[in-house]
Amino acid sequence: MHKYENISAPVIKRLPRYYRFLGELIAKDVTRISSRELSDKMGLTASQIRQDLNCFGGFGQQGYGYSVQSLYNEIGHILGLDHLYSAVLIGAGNLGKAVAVHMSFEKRGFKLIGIFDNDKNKIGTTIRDIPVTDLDELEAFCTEHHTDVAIFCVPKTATPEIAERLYRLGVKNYWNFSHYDLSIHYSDIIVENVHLNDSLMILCYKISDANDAPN
Amino acid sequence: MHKYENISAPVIKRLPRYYRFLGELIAKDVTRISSRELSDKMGLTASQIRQDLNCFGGFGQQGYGYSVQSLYNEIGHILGLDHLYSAVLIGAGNLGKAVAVHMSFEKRGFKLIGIFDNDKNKIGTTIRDIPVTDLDELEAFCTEHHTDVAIFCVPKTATPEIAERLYRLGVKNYWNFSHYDLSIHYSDIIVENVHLNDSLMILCYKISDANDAPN
DNA sequence: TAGATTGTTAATCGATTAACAATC
DNA sequence: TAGATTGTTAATCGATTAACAATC
Repeated sequence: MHKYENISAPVIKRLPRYYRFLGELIAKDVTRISSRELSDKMGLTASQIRQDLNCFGGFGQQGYGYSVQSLYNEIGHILGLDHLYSAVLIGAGNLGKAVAVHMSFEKRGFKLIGIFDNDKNKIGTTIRDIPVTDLDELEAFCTEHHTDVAIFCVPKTATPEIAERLYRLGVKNYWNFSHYDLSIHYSDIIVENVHLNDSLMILCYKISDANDAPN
Repeated sequence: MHKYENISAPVIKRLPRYYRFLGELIAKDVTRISSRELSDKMGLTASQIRQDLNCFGGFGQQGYGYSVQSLYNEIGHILGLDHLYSAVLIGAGNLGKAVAVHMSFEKRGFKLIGIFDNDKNKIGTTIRDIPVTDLDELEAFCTEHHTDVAIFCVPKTATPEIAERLYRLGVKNYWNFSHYDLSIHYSDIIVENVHLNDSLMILCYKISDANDAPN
């Protein structure tokens, strides 16, 4: 019972990038673009762009191309950015704070409604006008306020226990910055991982691969 | 002139995850593991694990499996974690500060040697014992201290100009948190992107796709 | 109408899975 | 030796690219 059936992960991963490039074109007052022109800008093939878009519908017009604004709107809609899912942030350390302050949640379909930590020094302070609340009050909070998503910015040792509590509260969508594989333990959840350590190691690989003498 | 030739991106992306799971097995004093057992733990096929590892060499032993510790060491070596690439961080805002404080650079093959910003209020403060330096001094610093990598934690509007300066200084490896596509403008560079906005939108897509009624 | 460019089918390419001989 | 499990080749599956008829 999915909105779009059989969309492959590579296609989904490219959508935000299309959205970004189209946003930049709008800022430059470009009103129309062909798959060919867009492919040149993005370093893709025109064929791939047309294939990707046609997973969701025919947004172009033969002989003309695509209307930048309406394609932008369509992709925003496909991504679900016209929602406002309520999210709680778990962990108000450096990373959690950066995520809370740095992200434009509202433009990405989310609303940050609570921040939790177990550090007594942090509890009571506010981040972006949202008070940092004692993690002990998580159950009370999520019972009172409908919560769609949890954002994990806690060390991996703390993650399983908190995940279990959230799961029992019915919160089953996670944006996971923790170095812990949530999807291994639950099957009916939605997880999007941001593994900064993995990313840094991939950079290390790329540099080493390009520079080290074969051995 | 690469150390490993023809290794596909999907394989490389799985390496850090193998490394992490093996590290956890070591912590649990597990000394040997078969591709079958590891595949169960990680949610992959045993075949894929063997294929992946055999891109780099035969690390197992027929009838026995793999030594956890030596496979861990091998993957660490493949990733290049035994290097210590010097890195400068550009941008000491919330995100830059979180990256500086949060990451164990030394365990991932890097050493953070400088932090730069153009905000007078930040210049002179220290993060992790590293002073925040005026961005104007970037050229002087990189000339004096060999610099392998730049970490971009600046807004996308600031990115192109700083990238140009770093490129001219010979710094061509980037860990890019900025919402800007560096690889479009230079070809002889190495970029690893962390696009948090893209990640958040993908989460939004997954939730919306699973929950919205088809229309 | 003629030119341009899409939507879509077919061909190719690459990645994953299956199978099994080699061998510890 | 017998059992287990690898390394590797072959088969399948999926994603990307190419081609072109449809059509604006």
